[in-house]
Amino acid sequence: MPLLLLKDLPRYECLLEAAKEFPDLDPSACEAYLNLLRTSDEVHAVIEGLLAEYQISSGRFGVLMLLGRAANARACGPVGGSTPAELADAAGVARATMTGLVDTLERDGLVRREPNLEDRRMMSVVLTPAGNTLIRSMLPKHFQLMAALMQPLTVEERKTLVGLLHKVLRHAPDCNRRPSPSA
Amino acid sequence: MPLLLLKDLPRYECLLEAAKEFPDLDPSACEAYLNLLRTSDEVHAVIEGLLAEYQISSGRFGVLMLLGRAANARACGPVGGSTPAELADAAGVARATMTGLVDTLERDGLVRREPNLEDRRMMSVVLTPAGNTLIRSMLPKHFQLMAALMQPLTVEERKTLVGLLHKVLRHAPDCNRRPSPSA
DNA sequence: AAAACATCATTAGCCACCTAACTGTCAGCC
DNA sequence: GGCTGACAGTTAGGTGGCTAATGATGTTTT
Repeated sequence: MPLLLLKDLPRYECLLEAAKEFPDLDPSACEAYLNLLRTSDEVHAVIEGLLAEYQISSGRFGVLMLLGRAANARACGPVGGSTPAELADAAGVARATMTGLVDTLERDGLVRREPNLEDRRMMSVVLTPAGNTLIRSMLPKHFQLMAALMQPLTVEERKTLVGLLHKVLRHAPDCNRRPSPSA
Repeated sequence: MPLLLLKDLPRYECLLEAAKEFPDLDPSACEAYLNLLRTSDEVHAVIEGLLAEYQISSGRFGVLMLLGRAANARACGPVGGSTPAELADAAGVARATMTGLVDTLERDGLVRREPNLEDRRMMSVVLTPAGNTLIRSMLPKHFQLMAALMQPLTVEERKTLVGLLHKVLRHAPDCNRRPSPSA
């Protein structure tokens, strides 16, 4: 699912050239930014290729994963599934989006909505046996693909990468400052 | 534009735990994979926040950037703009998608379609003055935001990051092998 | 020259994402 | 008891992706 980023990244010398015209352009920052988005886009596309073999989009896969995790976590009692609101929060999408995803998953028989008897505003979403079977059959290939994608990096390099990414991730929200939040 | 990835990444110990159940799960690969997608998602969201102030989606911005670049490159002669096919290729989207993007950009007066006199199948897409003004006014803030996003990394760290990402990027296409390409 | 093929742009229909508005339910308060 | 507000989930409408099919135009082959 392309972010519509430039597919061919500019060479560093071009960035240096462009920096002459745009004093705000920081070549090393720009290069890191472009490579980050480009690489993750490519990785994402590879994963989607695998999921597509199972007729599953990345969004639907995320929901199934969350439900599978919840199914593991219960173990003890007959805890119902997760609510659409919980799923939406965990996945970082709007509730209306989750409604649509659950709609199609339910249509395909992979999940089921169950009313909550205590609070009639709430629903529980649970994996059906078919959904559970599907996700269990996908996981091994999914993990293999992750491993293959990261194979060019040593374990040490992966740690370095995670550390660098984490610095950026933690700091990103600070860049959201609106120009004039009246404060 | 969320990829519907889990918003809260699992802790490393959880990955180790899960690896007991799924022998294919490589914890360090999984961690790197999740952090890569999560971070780029966050960075992308920050950038979209800026673009939204200009009523521009990430897709539309990409098109305007490509056209702006083309406008710079001509310089010498009255070279027409780019064709929709070139734009789609450069942006990595389907041609139909580019048709839709150009539609809305043209509707908003930011680009213009011009017929190609030599080959009547082809169109040229060019920035209008309004489009050019818009993109020129956005670029400085866009560059500032890139710099802010990468501010937590030193120049040295950025080089390291780019190097690691590049290894993954180059290798990613090899992971696309379909199970049985009959070869 | 005519027919077959390739290519460009568009259209139509699907999915996933968003925000905003709506419906039904719960909980508190008069 | 009956308001009022908060909250869960859905619905409605818009945007941007995709694929597949179409129509118009070039190109190649016969």
